Amino acid sequence: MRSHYCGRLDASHLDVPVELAGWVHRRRDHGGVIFIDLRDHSGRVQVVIDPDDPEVFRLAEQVRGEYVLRITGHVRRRPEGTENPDLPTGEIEVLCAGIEVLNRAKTPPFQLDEWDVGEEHRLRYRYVDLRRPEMQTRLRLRAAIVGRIRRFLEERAFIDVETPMLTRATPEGARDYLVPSRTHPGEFFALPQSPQLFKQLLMMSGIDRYYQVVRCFRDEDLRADRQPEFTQLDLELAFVEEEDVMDLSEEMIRDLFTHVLEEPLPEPFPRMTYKEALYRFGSDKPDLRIPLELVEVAGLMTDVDFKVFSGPANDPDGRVAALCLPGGGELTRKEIDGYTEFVGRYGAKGLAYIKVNDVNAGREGLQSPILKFLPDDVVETLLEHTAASDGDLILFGADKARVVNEAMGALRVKLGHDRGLVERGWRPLWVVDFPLFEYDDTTRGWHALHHPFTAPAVDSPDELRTHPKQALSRAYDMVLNGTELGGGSIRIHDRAMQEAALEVLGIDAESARAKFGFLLDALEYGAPPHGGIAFGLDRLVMLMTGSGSIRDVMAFPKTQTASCPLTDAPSAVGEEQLKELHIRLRKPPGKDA
RNA sequence: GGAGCGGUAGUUCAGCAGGUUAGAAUACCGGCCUGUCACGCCGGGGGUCGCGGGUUCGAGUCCCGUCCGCUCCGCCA
Repeated sequence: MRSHYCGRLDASHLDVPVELAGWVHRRRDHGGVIFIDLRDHSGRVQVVIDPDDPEVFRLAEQVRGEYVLRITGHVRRRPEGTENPDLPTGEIEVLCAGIEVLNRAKTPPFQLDEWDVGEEHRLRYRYVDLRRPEMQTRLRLRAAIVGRIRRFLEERAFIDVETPMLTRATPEGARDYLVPSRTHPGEFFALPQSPQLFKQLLMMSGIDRYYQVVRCFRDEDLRADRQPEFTQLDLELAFVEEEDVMDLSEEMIRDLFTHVLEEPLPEPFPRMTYKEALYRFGSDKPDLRIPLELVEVAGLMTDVDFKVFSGPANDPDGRVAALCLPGGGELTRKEIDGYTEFVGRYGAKGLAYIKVNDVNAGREGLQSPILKFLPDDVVETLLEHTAASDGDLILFGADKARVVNEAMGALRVKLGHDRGLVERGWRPLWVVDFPLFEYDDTTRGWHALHHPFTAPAVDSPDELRTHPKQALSRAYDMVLNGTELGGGSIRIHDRAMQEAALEVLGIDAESARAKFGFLLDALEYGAPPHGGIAFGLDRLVMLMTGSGSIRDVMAFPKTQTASCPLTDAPSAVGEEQLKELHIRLRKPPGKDA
């Protein structure tokens, strides 16, 4: 009989002859008996070598490290008193009748059941690391997720269309990975940052429901949730509006959680405007599991004799926000200093606070270095608005609204985790009504919050040109537990509007034609209204597997400097290869090249 | 580009205040044990203390530089 997967063996297989193939997890000798824990992709089972079978016994004695074996034998119940209830196969064992050594193996570079192995080491021997059950589970869940998504979409008439990996460089947005071309001296392809323009062209091609599970590339610095190449689930639909895309995406994600994790998600997902999200949570991807909210107190501070507060309170671009931390009164001075340093990373110049000892005792019940600046009525209203009670700590951020939002928003999340306030469960939401453009002080120009092809919620190109600041976009982000899972929009399908959008972004007609001429042309040949969304598949899998890092849900990820310890990529290339590509290096490569 | 933490045995780590021969656990190798499963007991091998320079009679330890890894800021339309 053909092999059973170890983990699926159980007492129902008693006396069944089996053939197993897998790795030796551990060999133990005890007395005359040899035990081999054999592991394959679905579990472990203990194989017993009977000393009365000298030929098999001799083979078993030679087994070392992670040998790869094929074992024949039959399943039997363990002798009384030797069961191991901690193992799924603890009731049974396989009595070995034959061992075939499929391959010898060195001692593994690290113990597979040891958790805290250095990550670089794991990546260097990734093929060994991936044998660990935790990694197996993640990769398998990832595959199940993709499978479920494909099925969901295909049942709804979506078709999978591949788009080029070698495409045009786009100077906007992230840095491109460039690919030189042998046949075009001095010219470069770029790897796609996203298939955005191609999928829009497909809408004009009569592919009215497109999807793709597609690799995207961005040459930017890495984070725990960011890799230079990552996978997007990309969707686009023709003849749709916001509701259509949002309803469908929502249903898809719900379907996924229901069938893969057996966890229900709310129906429908709550929606929140960008403005409200920033106002209440200081973030456009609020983690709703954390029961803390920012409270706007600028109105109270306009006349206080404390410039740190009154300045921003009177600045139209300023913000003064309070965050009441229940039970935060017990924080030590050192801890508060730690949080002050934390908000400093986001540009906040300080972190004012008030300890609320006795909320009914007025000023006497409070403790704070800034108390002396605040008149009684302000203090009273403040306590009211923050709903502070005894033992709480009220923290303040006062600066430009952008700084306050970033600092206090991040602080809210950090406090939520540090203080164990994060509620269990899944809290998805849609964030909508984003501004179309954002003013960039350094470049002194507008840039697209989403991307330049997002439809504005305005009626005419002229309106867009004259009031770029007011324009909202027809974009929507799906947020889950503080992570942006996906974002999309209704796109511009009118050439004049597209030109106006590019114009606001400072791309004049000539360069618009040079960079996006093909899109502008296409818009003139019957572009239907269309829109879509793209999900970060890796982040989705990260959340669903509870992984702390995107690297844990990718088989072969890169390190923080975007290199691969396994293959040692990237690497220098020979002079011949460079010459063919018409490339001369500015500096000669170092001696390790 | 910037900030923080780390780099010592195959692995995970300890290492005082600068002072003989750098330790532990685990893994590995040998022996013992007739039911182990974090087995147990006895024994053994194993180190470029990331790299380079400096201070010092003497550096794993202090200083400077550098490389690598991780977290974060900037960046990620």
